[in-house]
Amino acid sequence: MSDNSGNRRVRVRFAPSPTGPLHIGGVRTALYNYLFARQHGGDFIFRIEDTDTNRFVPGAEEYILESFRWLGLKFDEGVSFGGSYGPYRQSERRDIYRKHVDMLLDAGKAYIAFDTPAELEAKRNEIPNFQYDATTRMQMRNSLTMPADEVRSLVDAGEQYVVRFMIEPGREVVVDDIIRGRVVVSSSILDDKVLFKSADMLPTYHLANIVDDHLMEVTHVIRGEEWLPSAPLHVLLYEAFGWQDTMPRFAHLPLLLKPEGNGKLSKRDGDRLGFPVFPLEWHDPKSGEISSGYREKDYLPEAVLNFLALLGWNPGNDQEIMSLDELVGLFNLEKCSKAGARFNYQKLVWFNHEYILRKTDREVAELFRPILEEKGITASIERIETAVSLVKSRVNFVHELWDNSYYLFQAPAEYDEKSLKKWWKEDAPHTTAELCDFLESQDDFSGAVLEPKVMDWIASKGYPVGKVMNAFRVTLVGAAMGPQIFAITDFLGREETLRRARHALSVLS
RNA sequence: GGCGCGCUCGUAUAUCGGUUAGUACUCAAGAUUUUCAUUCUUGCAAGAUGAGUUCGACUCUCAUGCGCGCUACCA
Repeated sequence: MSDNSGNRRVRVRFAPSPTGPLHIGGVRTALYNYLFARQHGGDFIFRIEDTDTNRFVPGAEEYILESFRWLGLKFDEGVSFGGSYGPYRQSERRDIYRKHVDMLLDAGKAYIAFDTPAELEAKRNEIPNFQYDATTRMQMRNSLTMPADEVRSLVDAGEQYVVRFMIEPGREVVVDDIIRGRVVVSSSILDDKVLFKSADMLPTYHLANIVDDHLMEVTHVIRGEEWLPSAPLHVLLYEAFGWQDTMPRFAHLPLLLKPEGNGKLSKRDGDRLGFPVFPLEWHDPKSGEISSGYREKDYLPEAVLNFLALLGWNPGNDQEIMSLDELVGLFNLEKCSKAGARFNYQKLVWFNHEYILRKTDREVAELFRPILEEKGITASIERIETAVSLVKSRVNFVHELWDNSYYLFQAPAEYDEKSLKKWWKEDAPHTTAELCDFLESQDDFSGAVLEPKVMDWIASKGYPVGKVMNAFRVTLVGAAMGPQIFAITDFLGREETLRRARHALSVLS
């Protein structure tokens, strides 16, 4: 009874407006829809809601598509994917909307209104809290107050008008939300929403949304909380069309909030605190402004997805690292939280670190290779793999591998002053020179072989291990950093190790 | 202003009437280490407030406060 779609194939949609780059909150909404669809073996539809011609931004649609390709979220049907419920772009569905608007008009559930924006503006100034509804509609210029033939002649003459939904006051409208439970609103506080504009012969969101969801047999509407206030209107629309039996179930997701301070997450927060709020870098075609994206900032898509999944939902236990497939299995709309979630990007950085650790050295090496090439370094994938294995636990991002391993690929051009001050003093040059002579006598530089030999040698000399080794490290690395020293000599090999040590000796002595 | 939604450590959250209120991130301290990091251990830190229901409330109800959202011929 509460789930009137129980027998139908689950179908959900993500339906953005192509008004700019996809916001990270939109990504989360899409993710939840995706998880829900996959879990129920249903369909995930991509619809474009471009009914506002004024806000249309060229390139936005392709940007959104590319974002999902990067994230690995696949649609089953929709714009660019095909399907038998198309077209999936609302601007291509004019006839469908016109037909449905007429249905409401004929049934007396909607009416034509000629009030101009200027007239409405004047009305709002004149009457505080003016609302176009049952209490005011009879004072306005519409088909309710004007003779039918006058309405017809005005329309025929090309006079601009809108079609408004006639809300019957005094009703308790119930929205049965999966996350929030029963939300009841009085229809008296709703206004006669504009459903259709003659100016561009396009519907507004509300009408297009209901008609499309119905025609596309959408079973669950999973969307942001900002839509909750208009959900009663949508319920009323389903009723007006006589579609209440197949009305989708609603689930209104909590909003994504700023990391600090009040309000919902905005692009500004990202700029201010240094993290992107868009999946991909966005070049605004109008202003030329460039906004950073997660992909370009070197975040792994699986880390972004995992982090987003946990913003407003959790599996009910302490598990945090979950693959997309695991999420599909565990996800549950009923377990979504109701309160807005602050966007804690520090945790996202941690997720990125964890995902790098969980990838094989080979996989990370493949990601690191282009960065090395950019630095003018060519090395075999096996070499890179080894380097990665040595330092990957230190980084949060793939690009940080460079700062932590450049010395493996090129001899130090300079020596860190602090490290020098601490380790290159007194007899450091002397012991290092001696160590070089000893190494000269060694053929096998594999770490496992060389280490005990060097340690024995140091012991036989009676030198303090730390002093000798750290001075040696500085000659190889250029600073007091990096992994275990014999892992480094192993990587560098006999020749390169000795060359670096000798060079440092000549430069620093 | 109206309507709606929300409120557990700084953050994300667990708890579905009975717990020393758990976990993770962040931060701090200690241990480990021939460097830097990693790692490990420990620590800091929470039920907005006030009533009510109940043997018992973080959990249910109401009020207050605060926050957020919506209130367009935008979505």
